[in-house]
This record gives sequence, C-alpha cells and structure tokens, in this order.
Amino acid sequence: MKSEPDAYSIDDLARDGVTPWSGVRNHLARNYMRDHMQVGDAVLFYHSNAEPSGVAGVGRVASAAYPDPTQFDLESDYFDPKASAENPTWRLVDVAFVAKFPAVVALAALKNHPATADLLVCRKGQRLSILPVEPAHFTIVEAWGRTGVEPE
DNA sequence: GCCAACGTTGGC
DNA sequence: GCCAACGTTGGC
Repeated sequence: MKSEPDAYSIDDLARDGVTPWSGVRNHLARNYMRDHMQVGDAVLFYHSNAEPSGVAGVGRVASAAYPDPTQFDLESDYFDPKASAENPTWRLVDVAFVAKFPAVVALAALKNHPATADLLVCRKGQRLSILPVEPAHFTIVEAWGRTGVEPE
C-alpha cells in the first residue's frame, strides 16, 4: 500500500497504531481492499514521492472493507457527490502498524535485485496505490527490510 | 521539470 | 459507444 510520507508515513502509523486507509479513489485499488484483503493480511507500507521511494515497513489489515466516510464529507478533499450513504462508492480497510524498517528498502534496490525485480511495484508506469504482493515476495522484502541484508 | 502511463470527461 | 483532450500519479 502506497502513501506519500508527507501526507501519511510509517512514523504516523507507528504513532496512531491503526488508521483507516481513506482516500482511495481508484476502482481497481478499491476492489483489492473490498475483494481480497482479509483481517490479519500482511501489508508492505510503501513511501511514494519520497527520498528514497521504497518499502518503509510492515502493516496488517485490521478490518474488513467498509464505506470510506470521507466520500460523504463535504469538507474533505475526497468528497464524492455521486456517493450516498445508501449506495457508497468507496470502501477502505483499517491498517495497523507492525514494524518500521531500520532503513527503507528503496525501489531502485528492489528493481536491481533478481529476487524482487518482478514485483508489480517495479513495473514502469505502475501508479496503482494498492498492489498485490506474492507471499514469497513479501517474505523476501520483509527480511531485507528488517535485517538490511540483501537477499541471496 | 519532464514525461510515461493510465483514468476520466465530454462532445459527437 | 468512440475517442481526443485533459488531469493525475509518481519515478527520475
């Protein structure tokens, strides 16, 4: 799950403990949350538009999908006039903090390493804010981030 | 600041 | 329904 650290970083999640992943306004990303995420699923927390951009830590899905309240909030940047309480368009899940890596696993490093080069986030032009990660990939990235040691 | 890769909008 | 124009994301 991507977030710009200026907007919401792994440190913010560490402080809050759990946060509603509000503001997703892309149908594919919403569908991942709605159809594929289950409570307890592990999440790689990715810093985008950052120095460096990359995986900053680990989270965990802490709720099933439910309507994103910001779509009904006139004051919110994420207000959606087409959505209604009876027929919400956008959903989100809560994400809980698990760990912050001692150092960000940079996108450039992920791209350079054969064990992670085929991650979706490594694809050129990949802008989707929520992407699926294979369990094997998760294990590699998590170990890399936690230890700072490149995978074999 | 540039630009690739889309998603969205709106005229037709 | 098609598609051109436009807007956004996000790496570089």
